Amino acid sequence: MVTIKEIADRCGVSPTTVSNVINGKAKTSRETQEKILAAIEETGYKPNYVAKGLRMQRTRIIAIIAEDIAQFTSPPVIESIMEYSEEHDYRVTVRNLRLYARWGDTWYDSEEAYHSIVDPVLQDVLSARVDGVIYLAGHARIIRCFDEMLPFPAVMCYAFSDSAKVPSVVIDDEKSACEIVSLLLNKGHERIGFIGGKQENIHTQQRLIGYQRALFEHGVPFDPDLVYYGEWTRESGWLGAETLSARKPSAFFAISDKMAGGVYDYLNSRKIRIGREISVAGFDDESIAAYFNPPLTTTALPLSEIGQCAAELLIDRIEGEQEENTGEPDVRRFPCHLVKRSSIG
Amino acid sequence: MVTIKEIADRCGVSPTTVSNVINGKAKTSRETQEKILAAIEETGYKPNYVAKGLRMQRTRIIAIIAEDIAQFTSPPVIESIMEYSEEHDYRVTVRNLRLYARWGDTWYDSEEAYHSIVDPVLQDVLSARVDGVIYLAGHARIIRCFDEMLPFPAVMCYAFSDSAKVPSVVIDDEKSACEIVSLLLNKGHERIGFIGGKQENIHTQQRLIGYQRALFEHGVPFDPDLVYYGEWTRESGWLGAETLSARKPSAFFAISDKMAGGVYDYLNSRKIRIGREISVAGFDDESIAAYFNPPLTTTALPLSEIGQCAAELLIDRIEGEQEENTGEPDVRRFPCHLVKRSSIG
DNA sequence: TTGAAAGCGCTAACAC
DNA sequence: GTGTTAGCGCTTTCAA
Repeated sequence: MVTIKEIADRCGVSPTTVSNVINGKAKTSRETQEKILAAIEETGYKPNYVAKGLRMQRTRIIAIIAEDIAQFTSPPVIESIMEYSEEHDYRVTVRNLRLYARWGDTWYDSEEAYHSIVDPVLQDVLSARVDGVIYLAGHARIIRCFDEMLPFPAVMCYAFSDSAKVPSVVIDDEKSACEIVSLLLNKGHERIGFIGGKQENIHTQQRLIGYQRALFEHGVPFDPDLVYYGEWTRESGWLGAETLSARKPSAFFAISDKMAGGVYDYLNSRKIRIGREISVAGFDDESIAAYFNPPLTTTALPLSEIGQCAAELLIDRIEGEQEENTGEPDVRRFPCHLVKRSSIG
Repeated sequence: MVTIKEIADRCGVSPTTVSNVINGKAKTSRETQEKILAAIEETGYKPNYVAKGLRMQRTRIIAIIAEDIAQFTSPPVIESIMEYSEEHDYRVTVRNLRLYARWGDTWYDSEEAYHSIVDPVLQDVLSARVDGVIYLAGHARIIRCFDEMLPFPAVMCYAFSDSAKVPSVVIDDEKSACEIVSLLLNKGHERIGFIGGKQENIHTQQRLIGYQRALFEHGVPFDPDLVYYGEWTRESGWLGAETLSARKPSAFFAISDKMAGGVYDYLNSRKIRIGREISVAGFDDESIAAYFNPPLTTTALPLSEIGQCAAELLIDRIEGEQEENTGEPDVRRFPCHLVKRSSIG
């Protein structure tokens, strides 16, 4: 590949001058400038980012460490991080931990197993001398994976960091749940079955609080027997609907669209007409939701907002437009967007 | 960050020796070895890939240039490329052209607009001195985007390259369509409506050939009036079903699950019971398919096989285990996997 | 078994 | 305006 030196020789100038015109640094006479540009064009010279990176001690590369890019939430966040980064002339490298593919939903039990996967990847991005890292979690929780003296800025995406130095960008579960439950309440539903994930899951907890707040704001008493804790699956949605049916709800709020799918399955098996005899609301606005019959009312995760915000926070920090944060961790919450379809009557 | 030189000083040896023990090159006495390893441990030394890349003229980075990572086909392919690459100690960097986000389905009309997006990205991966590139297309067609004298190996994924130097890895549309149509025929369906994309689309053409071959093999005459060309959308599926209904088909083969969704919409609106009065088959096995009511029989895209094959071909070429190909372009085809659900009766 | 020296391609400091 | 020099952190001769 052709180098700056060859261009210099070809034009009878020094490498410095070539470097200067490429980067628009020092002023150069019009004619040398044109000569150099012409030579670059002719030879097909491409600057070598590797050499540049070594010299400048700055690669303009951002690493995304994703817990699992196969999670439906990951690609939109990644896409939006890339978009923002490219606009600001950063490149993105992605590492995939494949945590769910490896261990399903149970892996976060073992700190040791977790670190056996994360740590080498962290070493690796350290070695790649990236300018910053965005950790993209698969679901909300407190994650401690960054060394206290990380040599570059980091941002936690879709989960909470344990350090004041690392800001977190998450969805506003409580507000979003409150909003969709309010929709149900406004339609006259007072007995709303809540179908959640595991009780210790942060999304479940926050959405339940949102649910309770909506009830409270509408003056409807909270009935704990209308709450079902299960798994994050379609099957669990069925079980939840079946279990709560004893309590005669007029609507279900399943906190994921997949679980709502299970609610549909149960209701269909009982020939109960959804959107007429009973209402159902989901959460996530996965692609499946629009294809349910009837289409599912749900709330869309603010995935691109999260990605954009994370990229922005990171690049601000990289470029030093950020004073050191010593107080509380910085947490940015983004609300979901209600998507009204016909599953609520 | 600590460097090899610091380790060397600390241990009273030369940088060469440190480099040797790190990379297991020349033999080193047991004690210097241990001393060095200890120093590395203590100081938290991380090799600098940037410097290494400059010196070795080899970055061990693979670039994926994706036409749109928001296409549902992209993430699984990327995931599998990453998995294979990491196993072979390559890192991957992803560029996203966002072609669909920018221009919907119409962008491939304009070579000029297309190149205004691809070319800078290609320049960029050239500058990054990656060891190889995988181009990940959004849909099958012949793509000419690589310069004839690309300085590194390349592989075309999910589309066809125009060069004998660049192998292509694609799905076997014909075989997969033939298989699913045969399933329909074996269930006794002889009048099968074919709902395709645009007539000039390669997937449409190949799947239609597969459809025709299945008919032929079952001795059923081909009726061109049972073929509908439309768009790659849910709405188009509805239109196709409506149009073809005049010809009294007993089954529909929609060549995407989204279009099958539109077929469902039409049939539901007419109160025609799917899986009983009429059968429907899709294509892709998107996540939506399992949530249709009744669940959709379809065929799963071999996305991880494609990714793995592409990565393998690329790394083989990078490591020079590949003689120069001068004859026909190398095309690898992977068949889909039938997923039987209850939409066929 | 170990070390000295050179150089990958670039930019920054400084001199002219 | 332009050139000289040094050096980013590493590996690779080649010599000891």
